[in-house]
Amino acid sequence: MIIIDNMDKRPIYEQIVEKIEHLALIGYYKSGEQLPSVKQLACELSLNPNTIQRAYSELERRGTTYSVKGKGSFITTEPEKLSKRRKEQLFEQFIPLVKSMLVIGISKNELITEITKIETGGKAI
Amino acid sequence: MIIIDNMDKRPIYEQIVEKIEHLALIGYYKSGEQLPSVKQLACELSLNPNTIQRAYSELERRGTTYSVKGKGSFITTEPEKLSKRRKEQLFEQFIPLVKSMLVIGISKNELITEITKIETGGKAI
Amino acid sequence: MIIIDNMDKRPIYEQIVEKIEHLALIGYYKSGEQLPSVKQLACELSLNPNTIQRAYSELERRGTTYSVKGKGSFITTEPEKLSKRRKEQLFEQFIPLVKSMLVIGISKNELITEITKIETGGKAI
Amino acid sequence: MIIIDNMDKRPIYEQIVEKIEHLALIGYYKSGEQLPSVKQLACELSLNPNTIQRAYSELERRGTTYSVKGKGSFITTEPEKLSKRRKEQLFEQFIPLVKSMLVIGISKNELITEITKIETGGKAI
DNA sequence: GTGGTCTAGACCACG
DNA sequence: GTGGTCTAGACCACT
Repeated sequence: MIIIDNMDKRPIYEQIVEKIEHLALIGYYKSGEQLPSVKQLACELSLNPNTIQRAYSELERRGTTYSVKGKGSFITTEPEKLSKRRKEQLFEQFIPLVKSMLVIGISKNELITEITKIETGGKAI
Repeated sequence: MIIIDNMDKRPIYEQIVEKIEHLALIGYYKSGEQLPSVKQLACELSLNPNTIQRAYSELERRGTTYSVKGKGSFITTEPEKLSKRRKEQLFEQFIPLVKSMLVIGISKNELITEITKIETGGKAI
Repeated sequence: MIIIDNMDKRPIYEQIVEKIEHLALIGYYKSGEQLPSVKQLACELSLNPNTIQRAYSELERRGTTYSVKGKGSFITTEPEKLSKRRKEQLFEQFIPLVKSMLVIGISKNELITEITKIETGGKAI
Repeated sequence: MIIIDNMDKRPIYEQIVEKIEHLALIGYYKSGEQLPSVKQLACELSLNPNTIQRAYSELERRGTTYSVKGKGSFITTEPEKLSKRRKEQLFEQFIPLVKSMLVIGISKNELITEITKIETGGKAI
């Protein structure tokens, strides 16, 4: 389920973090579910375990997962935190973006019209 | 008019590119106007001329400016291209962002309400 | 009575040691009382017997319990040692902590006020 | 100024983080001051640059420092944040510690007496 | 077996 | 020169 895009200029570990957060958010990983082990995922993706480890550390730091030494890494059991944080993140992007659009002369009406036309079919971020 | 933010994680040359494009878009730099010389701007901003040179090269590559050997760099004389490209760029960010927001359960009405509240005072991108 | 917190970053055996010491201190386990067997506790907590064994060994090493071959582990019959040692431990933490707080400008009055407000309801250590 | 204690069971990078935060807090490092480079400090402490890098990343994540690629790492220019966070950290330790002491029968008066006796001369944390 | 830390050495983008 | 990422391989504590 996790695919690394070498064309993507972001670091690999960051791609992994985002992908796993996304999988947790859409319910592919259930609350409390165990993630693949560092070594296993490193093997699957042909990456160094350190790279996976870094991604997992970041996920834990963000509260997306928690890890237990000797047992493994698990999706947090407080999933409402995940979606709340995600929502804030998106608004943090949304508001300055809209401001930029207004500044260069795109009207609020034009934006609202655009929104009403959007269907959730295509590519999201 | 150009202020470098050291806290900004983006490279300095990229900040300069964006700032100059912005200044061109809002009409601070007129079509055909000459930019400050590499040396002068480097001096003003206390930066290495290499950094400015890189920004200017990038601006030329993007078509925002053109350079004349021995004379300097000038804002393009086809400014409508600038705003058209910028507008496209912003919509390319806007649409997938809105899709993401809809996917995680933010309603279109909530977005529209948010837009109507936005004033162009604060930080844009 | 013993609950393992997987979110707690400390090793499980250490959590068990601390919990049993606490239970002995507050009198839940009486002096000389037998602890549950390794197997039984491992079963109750769904843990590996090795983990329990390690906790019991540590408790014996600390003098909190003593073990009799073939019979089991028992709370020490010199309980006054327990509370004395615990008290010393806590003061060893308390005094440098207070010093740190004073150093960064928290006043003694502020600390005393804080103490008078504390109820023993919430989370202790 | 930074000394690694190999007896300390905490990871090296964490010792470095704490030491630098402390040095920033007591004013040894001024606001905006540049830290030694990753490689230089690694050399001075006879450690691998990765270990220092990890410490520096953590410091930046905590807001104690900010880093500029190609330039170096610098103490944050908003130092009031540092002491505010430090104060919170200390109270987070203080309150459960006091609760533990009350639980095992140490009285509030005894604690208050102890506090009034404390001078900031000795070892803090 | 698990996660976590560390070393050694490499490459990159940036200034 | 700087910080940042990545690989390779090692050791440790814990389960």
